[in-house]
Amino acid sequence: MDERKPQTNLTGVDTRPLRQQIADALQSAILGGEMKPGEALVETEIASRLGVSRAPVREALQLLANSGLVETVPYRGTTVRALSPSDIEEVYSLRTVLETFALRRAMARDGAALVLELRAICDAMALHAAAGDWAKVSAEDERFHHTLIARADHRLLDHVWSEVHVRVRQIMALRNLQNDDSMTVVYNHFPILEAIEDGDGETARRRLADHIATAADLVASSDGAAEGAFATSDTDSALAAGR
Amino acid sequence: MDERKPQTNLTGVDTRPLRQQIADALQSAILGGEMKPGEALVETEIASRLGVSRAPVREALQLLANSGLVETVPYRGTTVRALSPSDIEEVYSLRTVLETFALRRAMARDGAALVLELRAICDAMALHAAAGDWAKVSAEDERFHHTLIARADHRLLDHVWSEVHVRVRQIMALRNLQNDDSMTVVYNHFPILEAIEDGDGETARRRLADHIATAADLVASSDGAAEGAFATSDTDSALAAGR
DNA sequence: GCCGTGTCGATTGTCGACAATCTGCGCGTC
DNA sequence: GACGCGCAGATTGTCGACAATCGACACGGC
Repeated sequence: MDERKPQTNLTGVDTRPLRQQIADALQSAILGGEMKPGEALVETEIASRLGVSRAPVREALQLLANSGLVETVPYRGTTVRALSPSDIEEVYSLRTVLETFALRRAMARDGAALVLELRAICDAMALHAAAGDWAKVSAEDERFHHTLIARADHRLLDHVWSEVHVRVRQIMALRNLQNDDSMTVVYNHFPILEAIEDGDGETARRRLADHIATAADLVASSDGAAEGAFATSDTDSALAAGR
Repeated sequence: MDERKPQTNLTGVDTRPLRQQIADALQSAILGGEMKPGEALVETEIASRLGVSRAPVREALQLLANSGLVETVPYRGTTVRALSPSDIEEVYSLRTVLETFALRRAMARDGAALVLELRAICDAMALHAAAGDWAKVSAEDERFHHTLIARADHRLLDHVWSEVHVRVRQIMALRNLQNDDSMTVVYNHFPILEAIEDGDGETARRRLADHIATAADLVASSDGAAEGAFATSDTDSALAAGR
């Protein structure tokens, strides 16, 4: 979201507050599939494992709770939020609403600039897809959608969308999609771009909505397994032991 | 949001975590206009004034920061968030998007039930308007819009809308509207309701959007004065009385 | 056997104290 | 006089310890 770029080559220690670093670490652990839904996040354990006190851990957990990744109940603890089918439906339906709104607004503001950016992203995406580099394809896909939001020039929308997008990433982390499925999604971007270039907002929004719906269907029909393998206790004392 | 009802007459002490009580107190102080935008919220001061430690105060401030009421910058402190004209535009435009989405969804789910609830609210609103009780009118207005959201049966939407709605309340707290202006807004609800009853979603959504736009225009053109008077430290324990 | 009570272990909630960081001001140097 | 330096003061960030709460289990009375 807001990263400060190093001016020279020496990276400098992160001067960011501990809560932020902890929150990032926990978030990537959850999004990376290292923690399964329902798993307990015990403050003392995280603190001692990271070599810090409980205070910043608590604040980090509160951050994650606000973005909906974990759930905290007073005096009972915080757990990784589980995803019900209705959760998935909610995330994708709201995402559709937000992104079509952003698209309408971005086109109204500066359609040409939007097209320029999206074109570059789509080209890069096609390139990486041809090379079979799905990680980079995914990254470009994310950039595509974030560009829509950013170009809407709407800070509040950006904030809300980020929250929803975290949930999208959580969902994708729990589902293992087939690459050839993703392929069809990738090529959905071009028709959207063409409609934008034609200035046909109505069509562009409809195609965008279909695109997101397709992704949602793909996710819904994929197996939500992703269990085992690299789930809980890898080496010695994973956070998980407890449950 | 989630209140537990007492079973007998004895009210029972607040067993809610302190952070929640503190956050509520601060929020109503901000929304009540007792703290002006830009004003600093000093942790030690709040803590000593409320007779608690800094820890729960910090967590309460973090809660408020997430809802966008205050802004925290590391090592610099937290201040009441100021409202720029673009902020107002953003809040109302996003609110329009969310509520029209909710309306579409609520009608699709159970239009009859929606009509029933909204009808009762509108009637009550008209009654209070006739009696000149603007506080109750405002409360019914809020219920009207929240009913739209609740009937959409979409928890994530509810969560996001709540965040936006807090901002709406902050905006309204800073602007002193004329009652006769509000009057026109009040009667805007009926055409919306009628369109819903007719099952004409398209018209209902358009009227809802217009209704919100009207409210936004009213706010934008009103004077953003509301300054001074009882801004910072009036007597001694203003915050303390909170709850 | 069932219900209410007491106790225990685990975890979170809260506290007071210390450390790190930012801002503003005064001082000396050029 | 302008610039850089360093020193305070204020405020937030972090820490370790203590208190409060919850769930589960065992115990005793009926």
